[in-house]
Amino acid sequence: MPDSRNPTAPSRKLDAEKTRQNILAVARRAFAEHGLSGARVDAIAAQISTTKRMIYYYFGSKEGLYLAVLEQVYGGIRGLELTLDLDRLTPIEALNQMVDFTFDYHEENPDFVRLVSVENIHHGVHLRQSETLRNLNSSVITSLATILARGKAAGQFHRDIDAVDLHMMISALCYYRVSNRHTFGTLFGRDMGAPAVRERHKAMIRDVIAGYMRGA
Amino acid sequence: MPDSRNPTAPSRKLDAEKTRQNILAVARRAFAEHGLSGARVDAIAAQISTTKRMIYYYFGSKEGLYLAVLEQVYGGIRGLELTLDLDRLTPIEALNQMVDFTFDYHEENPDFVRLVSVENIHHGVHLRQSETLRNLNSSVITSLATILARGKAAGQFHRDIDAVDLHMMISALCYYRVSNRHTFGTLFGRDMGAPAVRERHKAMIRDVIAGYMRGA
Amino acid sequence: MPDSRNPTAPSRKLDAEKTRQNILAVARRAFAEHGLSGARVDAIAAQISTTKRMIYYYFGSKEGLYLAVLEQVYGGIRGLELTLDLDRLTPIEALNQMVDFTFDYHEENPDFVRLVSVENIHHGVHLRQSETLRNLNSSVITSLATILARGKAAGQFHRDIDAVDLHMMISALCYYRVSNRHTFGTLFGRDMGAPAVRERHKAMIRDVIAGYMRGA
Amino acid sequence: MPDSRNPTAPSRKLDAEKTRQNILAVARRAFAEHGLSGARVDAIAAQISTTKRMIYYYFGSKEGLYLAVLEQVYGGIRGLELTLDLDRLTPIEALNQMVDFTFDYHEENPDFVRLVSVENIHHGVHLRQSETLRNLNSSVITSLATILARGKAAGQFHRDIDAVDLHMMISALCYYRVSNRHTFGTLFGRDMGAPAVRERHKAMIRDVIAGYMRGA
DNA sequence: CATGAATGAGGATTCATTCAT
DNA sequence: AATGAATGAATCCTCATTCAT
Repeated sequence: MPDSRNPTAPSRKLDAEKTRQNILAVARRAFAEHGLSGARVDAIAAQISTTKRMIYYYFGSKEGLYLAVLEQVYGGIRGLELTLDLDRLTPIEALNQMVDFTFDYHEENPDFVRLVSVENIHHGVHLRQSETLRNLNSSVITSLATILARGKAAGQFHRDIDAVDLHMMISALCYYRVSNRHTFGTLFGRDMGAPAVRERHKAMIRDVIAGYMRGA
Repeated sequence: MPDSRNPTAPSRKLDAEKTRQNILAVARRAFAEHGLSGARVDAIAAQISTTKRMIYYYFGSKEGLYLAVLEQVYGGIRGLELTLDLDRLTPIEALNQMVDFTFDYHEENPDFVRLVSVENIHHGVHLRQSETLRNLNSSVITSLATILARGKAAGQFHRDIDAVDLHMMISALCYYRVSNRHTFGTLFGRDMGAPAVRERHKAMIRDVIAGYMRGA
Repeated sequence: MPDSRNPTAPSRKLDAEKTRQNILAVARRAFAEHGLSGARVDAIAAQISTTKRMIYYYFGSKEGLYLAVLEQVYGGIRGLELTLDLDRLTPIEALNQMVDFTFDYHEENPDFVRLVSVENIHHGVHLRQSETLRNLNSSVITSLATILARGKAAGQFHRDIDAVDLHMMISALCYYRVSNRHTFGTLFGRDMGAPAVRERHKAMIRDVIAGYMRGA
Repeated sequence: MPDSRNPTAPSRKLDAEKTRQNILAVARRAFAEHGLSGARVDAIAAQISTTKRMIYYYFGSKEGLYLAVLEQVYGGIRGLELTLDLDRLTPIEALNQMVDFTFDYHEENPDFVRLVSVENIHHGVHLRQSETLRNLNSSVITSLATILARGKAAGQFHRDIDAVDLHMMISALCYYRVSNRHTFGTLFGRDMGAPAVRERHKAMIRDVIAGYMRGA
């Protein structure tokens, strides 16, 4: 007996996934823009094609939705990190590449930066809550560790620095420009988004890091 | 709204100012902890000696209170910056001192860091709104410019770097460790608050900056 | 906000409309009784079967509710005006009928009168705000214009008066007795609600208007 | 022993009265503009030279202030009515004069009209509350009664109408144009304040009333 | 007479969420 | 799997008024 009631059964699943992704995309913007408390479920609902009820259907709660957004954005950068192919480069080149990648990623994904800031305002409780995120051991550290080892072996790097500490410094320099763009920009009258500034900063950070590793 | 035209009326005045400061201190904690949207006026009121009504009497609105907090914390760091006496030190020593000061200030004032993050989530609109804050041209830049000039003249610094850019790098390195303590700490299993880590980072940042200025 | 696109969903719909009407009826009384500022949303809520939240669900704000009330009461009188069948009467009879209708309507709907007074205290801003109300070109004017033309043609009316001006006079005489009942009644010791007074006034107004049209 | 502490003692009283009048004038505007519930004590205070406390000092409460305003405005029209000298005119002329005076007073004192509307929204409770106002037996009635008697005796008036009823009609016609200016003006696209309209209405009302008294 | 500081009580409104179908 | 209607519980804010001097 053919199920004539539901001729679109196969596409159902696809639609469902599409709906989920649609909600997620809108929510990402909303949480990045207004924070967890500042974002409004109603406002998110108003921007999606289906109804508000779907948010609860798919994500259970506002917090559940926020968590899903967090998992998505952290997954995004991790995915990209995996595509880096640094082994064919010299240690210095690889390090510079790493800096460039980090710099560009932050520059191009201010919403990621904002969401990370939001999560830190919340003491990182959601990140800790999510098994997915807790297990997301960023490949960046192993990549950097490899670069460090190769550079040390080649006599090009003279610092005894931990890969995590190095990553922290690179991140800090790339993150701050974006995260604190508004306050820093206003206080010191500098347009952090201007192309000239961006390129100068990129080169500067590259030099700071490379210089440090070479030095001492 | 209270009006401070009358310089006499002694004890009253002091109580009023005390009340104001009391509210401000509680609010600073609340906004640092929960952000602007997340903080609850009622919760702030519950922690102060007078009633909630006073918040509106003194600050007009939740946003007005937040703005006053922002002015207070930015005023705080600026006040301290002015006490630095760097002219008697060599350029390198002065630079190190500057880094140490910045590092310590961020380390000891996580609420300042959190509030700045909050304000950036809000695109810095309140900072721009406040004339006091817009005019707060941090003395840090002139101090750094002086150090840079002296170092250059003495042949100790070989970089053509802008004082603002240098300040950005120092700030970035000192800020990130505190602002992103929770996500970074969780993701990379590192306790950013541990004394050993703190000291290592402090030395590291000092070296990164000094090395960069010396280098090239 | 509720949306009435779905014509099916029977019982729900009726309940929703019933709730809406219930709120509207209670609000009409409240606004007529206390004015826009004087009416209390809480007090209105206390008198309806559902909760206060519904007021905001259906009407958005206190002002939105007031506007809905205004539209309802103006719609009410307009609906009745349309039921008048004056063409079969002589011009004089039609004019008298018009006066009687206006008189009775004001007498029987003091809340309408009060709401119009309230709206005038607010400079008519809400009336102007509502497209529905702005487009409510009362049929009364065309009716009166027809009567005037017929009376003129029949040689029974000798005044060159504008239908709008005539309507204003009729309205003024019928409105004032109700709107200013309290001050006028108190100052001149007259019970404007007494049946004898009412009938005397009705006849008097009829005569004033008819006499004027005939006269000159 | 001369009281050197208070050299301005005599002017004190004058200042006090000036302050009272100042408050009263501001309050009249406020209550006329926003009604009793809509007017804000703070807003009134902000417009007067002395402090808000003075309002309570002189008038006891917001309601007390409103009552004082009411007494003042009703006293104003009463005072003017007394200056009318109608006995030297013919009955018809006197009646026309009465209409003209009433018309002009309403036209020139829209705040009086608004305050009377406000008081009626409040069911005239304050007017009844005030002994001053209860005893304010408007001389208008006796004036009209005299005119009616003279006109009747002279065979010029043929109506058996009560002076109070006649006053009501004159008032209604003059009041409504001002009180309902906004709603009527908007609904029928008529600018009630335009000089041409005003003059036409004035003549019209004169004719309506005179015609009625003559007629039958 | 005069005043700046203070306030209890209540006001409108918004929020994330769930219910009935 | 999906939805439009409904809501309890806060949330920010304002009001007329009084206190201490």
